Amino acid sequence: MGGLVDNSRPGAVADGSVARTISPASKGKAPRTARGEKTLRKILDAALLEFGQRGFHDSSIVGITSRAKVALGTFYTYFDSKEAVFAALVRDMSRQVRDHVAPDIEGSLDEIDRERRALASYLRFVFEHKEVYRIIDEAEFVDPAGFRTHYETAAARIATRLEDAVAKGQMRDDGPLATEVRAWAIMGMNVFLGLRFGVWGRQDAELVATHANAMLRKGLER
Amino acid sequence: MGGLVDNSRPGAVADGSVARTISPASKGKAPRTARGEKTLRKILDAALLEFGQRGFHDSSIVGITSRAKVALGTFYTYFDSKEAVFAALVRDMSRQVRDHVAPDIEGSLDEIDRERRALASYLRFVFEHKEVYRIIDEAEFVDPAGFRTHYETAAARIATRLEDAVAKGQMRDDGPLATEVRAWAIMGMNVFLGLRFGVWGRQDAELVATHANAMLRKGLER
DNA sequence: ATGAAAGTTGAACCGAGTTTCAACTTGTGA
DNA sequence: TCACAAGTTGAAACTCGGTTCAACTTTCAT
Repeated sequence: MGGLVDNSRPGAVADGSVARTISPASKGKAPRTARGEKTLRKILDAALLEFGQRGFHDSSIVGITSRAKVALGTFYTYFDSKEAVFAALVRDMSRQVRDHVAPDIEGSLDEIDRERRALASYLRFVFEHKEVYRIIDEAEFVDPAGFRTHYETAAARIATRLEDAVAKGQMRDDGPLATEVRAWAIMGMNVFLGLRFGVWGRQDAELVATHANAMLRKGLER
Repeated sequence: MGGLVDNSRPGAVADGSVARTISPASKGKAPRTARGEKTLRKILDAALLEFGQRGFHDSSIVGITSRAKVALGTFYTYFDSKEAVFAALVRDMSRQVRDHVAPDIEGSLDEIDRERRALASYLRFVFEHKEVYRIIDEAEFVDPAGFRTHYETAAARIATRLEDAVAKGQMRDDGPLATEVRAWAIMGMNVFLGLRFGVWGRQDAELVATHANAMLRKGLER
């Protein structure tokens, strides 16, 4: 799918003067030493595995902390709850998908071809990170706000690319509603192709993306 | 909210000889009297509301039985577990979506127009039954087999229609993989347009379906 | 009318998993 | 070196909701 979240993150300021660093941890629970930083990372990595394999409901804090090889109580040094660590993960995964796709769509032949590349890149990512797919999907129920943000920003990115295509005279312009419909349609297409050919089965990403893109470009009519 | 769940199953053969009654209840827990039938219906209707509003995790058996105005223990007369009633609901919802769309796509202008009607019908359904959308989505985690069956059969139906279109010379034929890619792409498109314009916001179903279908038919290229 | 089968009831049982907390260890700046 | 802050530990408290079950009521075929 398209790149995601264009959040030019306001936290990553060099001097760290004002900006609240958007830490993966819960509010007021950011680590203050290198040791803490390392422990937090261990917990996040473990949580990704745990949630990805067992789903939110069947996952447990014990499952996370034992994978991370830290004590149960340590978890609460960095997160307020099971939901909180899940939400942190969603933000993180959302960014990862975007960061994976972004470089792969540079230097495309034209704007529609850009969508082909985005899809192929997304399919490869999904195949290698099925857990990520699962976590973002499950966010619909565990972290609805994060879920919505993820997809709305993803759709917005696609819409921007479509507007580019119109501006360059490569795409028909049928008004703003058409653009939004197209963006969501493309996103849904990508997600489901990811499910079918990335999570459940496997097919050459280029091939699938090429077929899908041909449909997008020329339509189905003979 | 009666009526959403229709238990009048074919297969409820009087002599019960062979026919496996595809009952909404768990194995060996089908009601045997009119009273039981009625109670089961109340529980299913209540479960739809409960799960639809609160999601699987936050729903409780007590929540279901109190909505249904039956005692807690009665639930276990018809279902083995919380998961079992959810799975029953998924099967039921899956059938409802199909039954809602089917009559609406009769007598379409051509095969591609059929897809436009299917989408419009689906969008109307989602808008009126957001709970259903939610339950099917959540099935990915609660009842993975039911989830997969739902989408695989839906994709198969679309693929069949596409093959029809090819047979009638209304669509380009690019081989079986292309057909499957197209089917899943169309399905994903529909689902996400349902999320965006049915669950989260509202837009005229015909308008959205028309935009999406134009893209499908002619492609994006100018 | 009658008894067996079907259905209903809800208190109590029970396990599982989240969260707390006070003692303990490690790291660091003065 | 010392003292204080940061981080770690895991047993135990606590909560909550799924599931069981034996007594009770209703239905229905004979």
